[in-house]
Amino acid sequence: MSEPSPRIDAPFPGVPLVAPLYKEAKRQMTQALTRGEWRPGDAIPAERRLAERYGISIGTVRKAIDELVAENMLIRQQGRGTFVPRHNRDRLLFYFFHIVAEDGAKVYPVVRLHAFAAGKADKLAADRLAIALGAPVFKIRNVLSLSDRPVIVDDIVIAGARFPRLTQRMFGERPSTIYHLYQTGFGVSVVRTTERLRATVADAEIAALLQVESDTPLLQIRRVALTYNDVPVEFRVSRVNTQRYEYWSELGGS
Amino acid sequence: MSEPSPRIDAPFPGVPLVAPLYKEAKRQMTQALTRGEWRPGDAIPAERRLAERYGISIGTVRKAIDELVAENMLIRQQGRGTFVPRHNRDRLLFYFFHIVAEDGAKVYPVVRLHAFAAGKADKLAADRLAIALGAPVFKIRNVLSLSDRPVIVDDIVIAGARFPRLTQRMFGERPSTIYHLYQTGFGVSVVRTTERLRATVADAEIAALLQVESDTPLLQIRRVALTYNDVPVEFRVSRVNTQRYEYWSELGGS
DNA sequence: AAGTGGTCTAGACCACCAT
DNA sequence: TGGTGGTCTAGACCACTTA
Repeated sequence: MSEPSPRIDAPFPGVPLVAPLYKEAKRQMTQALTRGEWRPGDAIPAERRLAERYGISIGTVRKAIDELVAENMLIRQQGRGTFVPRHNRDRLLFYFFHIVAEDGAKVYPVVRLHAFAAGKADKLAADRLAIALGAPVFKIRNVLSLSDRPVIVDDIVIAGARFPRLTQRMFGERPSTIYHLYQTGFGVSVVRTTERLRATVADAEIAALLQVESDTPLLQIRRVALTYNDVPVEFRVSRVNTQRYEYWSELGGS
Repeated sequence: MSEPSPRIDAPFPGVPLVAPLYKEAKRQMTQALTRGEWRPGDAIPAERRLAERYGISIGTVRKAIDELVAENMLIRQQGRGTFVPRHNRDRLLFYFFHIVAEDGAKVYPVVRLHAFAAGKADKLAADRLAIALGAPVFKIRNVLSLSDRPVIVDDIVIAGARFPRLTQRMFGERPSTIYHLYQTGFGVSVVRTTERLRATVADAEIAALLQVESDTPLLQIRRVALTYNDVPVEFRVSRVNTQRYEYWSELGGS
């Protein structure tokens, strides 16, 4: 590599653990993404060029890219190139939207901005976003409709420091998804989420928004969205009316 | 390969689409697993030997194994070999048990068999198990406790044809998990699951088992467990008291 | 036709594990 | 010490896309 091979802390002295070249290449490529050298929608340099740049063989470059592709940080397209993914509706639906109809069909949600406010981080949000308690945040409430029926209420919290000068107006101009807005407006690319689910009941406010009776059981989803290097950028509480729709999960395997 | 390279149906005549050698190797290795040539706990032949057997280079064998490992059908151990996974408690907890405490900690569930009966497949189970309506099935109800409190009620349906001569006694002898019983008793290895979640409320019967009041909101999980080649082998409805525990999901990324 | 990623080879050498 | 998987090379050739 162009830089000297880094040594991982050896569990015992005298054990010269050297990071594999492909791991180091992967680290450098992740950095190129993080610092914006390669931007969403761009093709990254061809594999042969990366092999030259890093002074390694093409097979080793491919192994690094393989892992980045598996982690959804790059997209390969044969004959065209390798690209930095851009957040659009299809990507959202495929990777980040887990609600499906009873027959398994995925439907594009129609999003309506219901509330937007600046505020301070409470304990839970500060914890999940790894920011200080009371730090400035934006709070957004969206109501999502599926097939013209309100089904989901999203309460989103994001750090003010990461989204400077965010205004309510930007949501109206938004062409597709909020993750697209994060990416194009603030250079924040969501690459992964973790979610925790539990059953709750609708309070009066949520019930009204979802047009159900109070005490209707709802699925509550608490999501943390992460960007490169597992840095949290969004905390979201969703409440889903699972009368006609369900949460889909495919785990413990491929 | 030892067999002629298979041709995938060409979308248009004159387009000679040949399956890559590593895909064909992967198919043959999956077959070796399916028909029991390689059995749980066994090491499969060394990569160099597989390369000879299939008449391909070692790098191509490795690519096939890479994919099987990514799909949890094999486990690599450097210096020792590549193994067919055996279902034990740790594997269950890591891959197939998605309930965690509020602090994220995983706890081994203590399983108590509550009911066992032979019966006929209803519409839903027949559909999910891809068997005929009314086909013979076994129905099992388990109550799972976490830290000495009942938290989950599992209603399991499996096809009688696939688990011949299953008896209630076998559950008492069971050393670890029901997937271990499937594997050691009937040669059925669960490799993957798909789950659909929704919010429900406890009926009187479930409420009693979970020691909660009726109408307590519960998380309902409908799981289909699959073996090799995505063949369904178990349909399970879980009802989870999410007062102290949550469902954990990590999707849309690595 | 030129450029891209995808497949495949035939090695070499290393790290790790069991004996 | 011998066998295993893990890394890495320097190519060749193929499939696909774009111009």
